[in-house]
Amino acid sequence: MLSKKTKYALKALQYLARAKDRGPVLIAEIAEQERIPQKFLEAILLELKKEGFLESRKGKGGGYFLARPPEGVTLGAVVRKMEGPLALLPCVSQTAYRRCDECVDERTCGLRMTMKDVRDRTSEILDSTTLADVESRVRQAAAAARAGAVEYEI
Amino acid sequence: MLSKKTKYALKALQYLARAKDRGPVLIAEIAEQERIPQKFLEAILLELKKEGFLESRKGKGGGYFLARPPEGVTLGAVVRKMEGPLALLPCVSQTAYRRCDECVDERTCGLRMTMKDVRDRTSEILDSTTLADVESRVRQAAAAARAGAVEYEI
DNA sequence: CATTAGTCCACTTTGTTGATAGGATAGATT
DNA sequence: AATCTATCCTATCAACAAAGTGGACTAATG
Repeated sequence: MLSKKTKYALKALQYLARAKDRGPVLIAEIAEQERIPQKFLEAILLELKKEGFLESRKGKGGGYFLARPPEGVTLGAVVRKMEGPLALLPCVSQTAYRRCDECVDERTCGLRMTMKDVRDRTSEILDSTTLADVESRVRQAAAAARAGAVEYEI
Repeated sequence: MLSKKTKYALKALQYLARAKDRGPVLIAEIAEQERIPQKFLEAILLELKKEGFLESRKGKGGGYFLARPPEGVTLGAVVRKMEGPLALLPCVSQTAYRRCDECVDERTCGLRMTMKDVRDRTSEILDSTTLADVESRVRQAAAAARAGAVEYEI
C-alpha cells in the first residue's frame, strides 16, 4: 500500500496538471477540491518542491505550480521520491539496490527471481505513465461514461 | 517494500518446502540456515501456523512442517496474510477493497485506473507462483550456473 | 506599512517494525 | 513420575514513520 502522503502527493500533482494554464494555485484550493487535510498537504507540497516537481510563488497571487510539463512527470518518479523503491525486496531495486543481510546466495534466491518479475511489471507501468497520460485516460473514461449514459437514456 | 517479517516468512516456508520429506524441522535449524533471528522467527512461524500454512509438533523430535504440499501455497496468499493487500491503493484491492475517504469520484479517478493495472500485473505473478514453482526455478538457475561454469572452464 | 500568502520549525499522537527475555505448557523418553 | 525438549505465550523495548497541529517567520503586493 502507498502511504497517504504519497497518494495525496499524486492527487495534488494531478490537480496542478489539470490547472497548468491557470497560474499558481493555492494550497487551500487543492486541499478543498481534493479533500486533503490542508496542513498535511502543506508539508507534502513543500517536499514535492524540494524534489523538483513543483515551484511556488510567495505573497499575493502566489501558490504552487508544476515545475515541468505534465508529459515530463511519471508516476514512478513521484512514488520513488515519496514512498521509496518500487521493489518488494531491496535486492531487486533498480534505484536503491541493497543486498539482503541474511541472504546466503543471491544468485540462486528463488524469492528474488519472482520479486524481480513483479518489480519489472510494476516499473514498466509506473515509469511509462505520466501525469498527462493519466489525464487523457480520465477524459476518455468520462467520455465513455457520457456515451453510456446517452445510450441508457435512448 | 515487504517487511522483514514477510520476507522471513517466505524464506522459512521455502526452507520447509525443500525439507518436506524430512519430517518436523527445528526453529533453530531454519534460523541458523536462513540467518533469521531465532526469537523473531519463532513468532513468525507461530503466525504462519495460525494462518494455516504450517503445522507443528512439540517435544523431542518435534518442529515445524508444511500443512499443505508446496504446490498448494502461492506467494500471493502468504504476502496477503503477513503483509496485507497487494494493491497500492485500498480502492483497487480485490481482497480488501475500501473506498478512499477523500475520493470525489472513483469511476473517473485516473490514479485508480493506473494502480489497478499495477495490482493486476502483481497478482497475476504472485497468485500463480507456488513454493514448488519457486523451488523449480531455483534448481533451473543452479543447473544453468553449473552449465555456464563448465562452459567457462572448457 | 498592512495584508495576504507561503515557508519553516517544533511538537504530538498513534501505530508498526524488528527484536529480546523469561517462563509456561505439552509431548516424548527414560 | 521425572526429565528432557521444543513449541507456545506474555511482556517489554527502542526506533521509526504516519498523520497530523500550532505557531512563528518571511516575502511580495498594493
